[in-house]
Amino acid sequence: MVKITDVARHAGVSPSTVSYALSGKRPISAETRARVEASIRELGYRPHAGARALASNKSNVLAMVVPLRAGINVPVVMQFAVSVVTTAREHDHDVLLLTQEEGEEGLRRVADTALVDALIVMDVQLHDPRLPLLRALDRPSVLIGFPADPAGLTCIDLDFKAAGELCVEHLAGLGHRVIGLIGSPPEVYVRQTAFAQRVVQGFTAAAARLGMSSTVHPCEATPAAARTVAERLLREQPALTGVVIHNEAILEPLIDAFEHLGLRIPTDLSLTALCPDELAETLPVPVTSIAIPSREVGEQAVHLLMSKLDNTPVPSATLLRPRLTARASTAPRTM
Amino acid sequence: MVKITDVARHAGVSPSTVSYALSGKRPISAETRARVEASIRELGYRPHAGARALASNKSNVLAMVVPLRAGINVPVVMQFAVSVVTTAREHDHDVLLLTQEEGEEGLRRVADTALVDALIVMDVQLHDPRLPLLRALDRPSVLIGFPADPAGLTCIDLDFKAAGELCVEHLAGLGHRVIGLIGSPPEVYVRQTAFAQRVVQGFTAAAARLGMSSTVHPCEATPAAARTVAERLLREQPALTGVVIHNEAILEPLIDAFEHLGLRIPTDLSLTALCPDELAETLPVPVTSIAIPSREVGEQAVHLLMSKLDNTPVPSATLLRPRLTARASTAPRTM
DNA sequence: CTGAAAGCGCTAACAG
DNA sequence: CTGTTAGCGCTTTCAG
Repeated sequence: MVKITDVARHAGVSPSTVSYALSGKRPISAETRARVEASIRELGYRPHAGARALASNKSNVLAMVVPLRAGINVPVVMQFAVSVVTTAREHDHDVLLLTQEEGEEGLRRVADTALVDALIVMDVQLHDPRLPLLRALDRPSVLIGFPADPAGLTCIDLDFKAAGELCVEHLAGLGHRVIGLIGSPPEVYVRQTAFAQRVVQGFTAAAARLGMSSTVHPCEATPAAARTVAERLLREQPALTGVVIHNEAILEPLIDAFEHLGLRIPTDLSLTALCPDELAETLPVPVTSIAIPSREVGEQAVHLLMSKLDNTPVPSATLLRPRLTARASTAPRTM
Repeated sequence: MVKITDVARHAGVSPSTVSYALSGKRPISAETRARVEASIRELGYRPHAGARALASNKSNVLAMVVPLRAGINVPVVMQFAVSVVTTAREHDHDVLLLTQEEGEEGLRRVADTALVDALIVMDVQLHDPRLPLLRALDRPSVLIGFPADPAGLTCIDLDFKAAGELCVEHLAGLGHRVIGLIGSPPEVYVRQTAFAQRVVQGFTAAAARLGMSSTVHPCEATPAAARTVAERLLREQPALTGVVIHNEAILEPLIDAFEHLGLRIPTDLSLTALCPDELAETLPVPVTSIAIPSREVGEQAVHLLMSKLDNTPVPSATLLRPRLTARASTAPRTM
């Protein structure tokens, strides 16, 4: 194994000069730098990660905790993970993968052993048991999702309220005046993350602001519940021409249900959804949708972490602007 | 930060005794060990990962390269990754996540900087550009999948030949005598991994051995191609009652096509497939299938790596026995 | 702009 | 069964 002293000897300089040439932490004359770089290349020198971590007190490794719960969308998690790794590499960091299963002990372990410099935690719940630990840890962290009390934490997520608004605005722009929101199962509005409520807030606020008639219906993730809610919606709002769906598991059953009730999409009824693009594109009717920008979330999460490692202050909350992709399921009102 | 000397002082022993108490690499009297453990707990001592890696020349970290190519099944990759992390943790190792994108340079980097002790490489291609590097690296590695020339490497995968045989045997057991294999797109049989050919070999060999009439049809991954191949199969083998499908992308189109042609499944036609259980279960007709045992692959890959790190010799090729799950798409022959 | 040297915290001979 | 000690390879003062 070739080490820094080998390079130093070969280049006719001291080890510290090699180190500084590598880190750029102090000025090096052009010629010296050239000589050092040549020696590094010639000898194939690679600094030993452990030695570096020990001497500098930085491992240049980030921990990333991925969720395992049922109900999460695996491709979305994967996209996010890839984006984190790619962005981390651009900042000369590697990524250690932890499973949710390891829990708090896993986070504590990698932080306390100095295996990692910072942590990214996905799928944060409203009252996540890991929050006290993350607050207490001596290493910075970024959370994907917003807990009930984000004080003392750095969080990032899609702006779900704006997403609710954007769906309504899109429908309003097409001339729709009577709309409904089909939401997640009732229990989601109680526990879990706050995002479901925020969609409702945005939806309701925008509808009121735009003078639209609107209702909200939580819905279990079963085809039977989908049929029931579709029927109920039409009974309660016979003039309904627009629907926002925030329940990706029953998107297809809902489309079926509406068509069984004699409504053509988008001729009679316009549909917009909050769901992954992958899903929206492959439905029988491609659905106008807003997706969680997983790539952007991953990128920004890493940027936030890098700032924190630099001691640059960062906002406690980062809300990403929703982007709506218009597809075949929405059209101007015809009735 | 509390270090090993702090623990040693607190317990009234030498640092090496603490180290050995932790590693178990030399006998420690019960009382001493108890005292050391008490001190460790009391002080909340955590050994510094970098210092350990430097002194012991082992980082206790494995690299795992995940694929990004289009056409890979993301949930399967995720299951595999989780299984690797979980198993690695049981062996006191962590897992560093690398993307395919980093390529050979990424592998070389984490190996040469001693960031990782060993590597797991997924989605190995027939003529994978990373093979020479993996052979040359001073750290052990395990490949998921078989390249054209596995010499000097350690590989693991489902036994695809046995999987082909097992499908045929299952159909034979139900009384079917005339069967067909609908395979992957033609180009898959040329490039990529060798697994597609091996399924064909197993299928053909078993059919011959059992005195069955059989044909093989590669098929593009489009619904149109699915319809065409279904028609052709029936034209060429009017007595056909059993089909094996090795092309998960068109499983559903194929089922539709057969039913459009007037065949009820499984009454008129029995279907078995090689595909993820997740998919087999959610098709309109749940399909009897053999899945890649991602969990087992991950586990075994880590076990192989641990053996290699221990200098225990391991087989160069590990083929996992296929397990067939019978579902609604296969039934005894009725005609 | 460059060098010398003191650690970083731990492991593993070596010595008893 | 336990202690002493010499590094592991690098970064970073301190000195010039």
